Amino acid sequence: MRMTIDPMGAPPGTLDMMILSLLVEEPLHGYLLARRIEERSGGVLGIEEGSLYPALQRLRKRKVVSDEWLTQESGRKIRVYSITRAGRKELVQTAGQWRTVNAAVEKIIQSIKGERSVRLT
Amino acid sequence: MRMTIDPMGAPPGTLDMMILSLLVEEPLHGYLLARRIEERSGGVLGIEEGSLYPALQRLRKRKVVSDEWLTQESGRKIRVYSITRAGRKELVQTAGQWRTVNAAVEKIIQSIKGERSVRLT
DNA sequence: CACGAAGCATAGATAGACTATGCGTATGAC
DNA sequence: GTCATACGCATAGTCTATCTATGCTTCGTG
Repeated sequence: MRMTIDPMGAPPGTLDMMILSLLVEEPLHGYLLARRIEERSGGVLGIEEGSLYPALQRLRKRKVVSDEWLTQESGRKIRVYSITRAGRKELVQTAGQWRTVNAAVEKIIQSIKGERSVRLT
Repeated sequence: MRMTIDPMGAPPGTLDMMILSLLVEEPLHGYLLARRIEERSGGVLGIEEGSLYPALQRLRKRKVVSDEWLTQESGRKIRVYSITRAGRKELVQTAGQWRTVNAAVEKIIQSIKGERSVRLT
C-alpha cells in the first residue's frame, strides 16, 4: 500500500514532525528529505513536493529549523536544513501528542480487525 | 492531555472511522456518539458538535450509515444512526489504512522518546 | 543533444475539523 | 416559578495542511 499522507493518511502536522525527526540525525535538503521519508517508511509514505516545500517554509518561519544554501561538488546549489534547539523541543512535544492521540483512537477502533501493524515497546 | 482531533490530532477521516466503529456495536444518536468517543478514549479525545454533525451528514450521503428519527420516552426526538453493510466494508478498509500509515510514521519518528503509548496485539 | 533525475518553488483547489451561533426541550435545584 | 444545566440537532464561516499542477534550472548519461 502506497499513499500520500493526506487522504486518510496522517494528521496535519505529521509531515512537520517527520521532517524534524529526520533532521535530528543530520542536516538534509528538501529533495533528500522526501527520499528518506519514502525509504524509512518502507515505501508506504510518499511526500509531494507541493507539500514538502511549503512545510519547510513553515518550519523556517517558526524557527524550528535553520537553513543554509550550499553548493555541492557538482556545482549545484542546495538548501540544507538543520533542526534548532526550539525544533528539538517542539519535536518531543508533538511526538508525545501524536502517540497519545493514536493510542486514544486505537482504543476506539480496537475491535476492528485488519492488518495488524503497530507494535511498539 | 485533552485535545480535539484536528490540531495535531488525528488525520482527516479519523472521525468518520471512529463513528463507524462505535456503530458496529449498536445504533447511536449524535450526542451519545460524542460522549462515547470521549469516554472510550479515556477522556483524551473531545469531538466538537461542529465536527460531529457534518461528519454524520457525510456518512449518510456516502450511504455508510442509515438514520432514523426516534422519540424517546421523555418525548424528545433523536436521530439514531446505524452502520450499513457498505459501512462495515469501508471501516475495515480505512482502519487497515490508518494502521499502516501509523506504523510507517512511527518508523520514522521511532528514535524520539516521549511518553510510550501504543501497544497492540 | 536529448532526456530523465535532481532540486527549488508557488498558485490554486480541496476538504475535514474548528469556532461561533442558533434553536428548542427536559430536569433538578433553589 | 424560574434558572441553570444537560440534552440534542444543525449550519455558516474560518482555518490550514495537503494535494494537484505547473514552471524553471542544472546535472549526468547515452
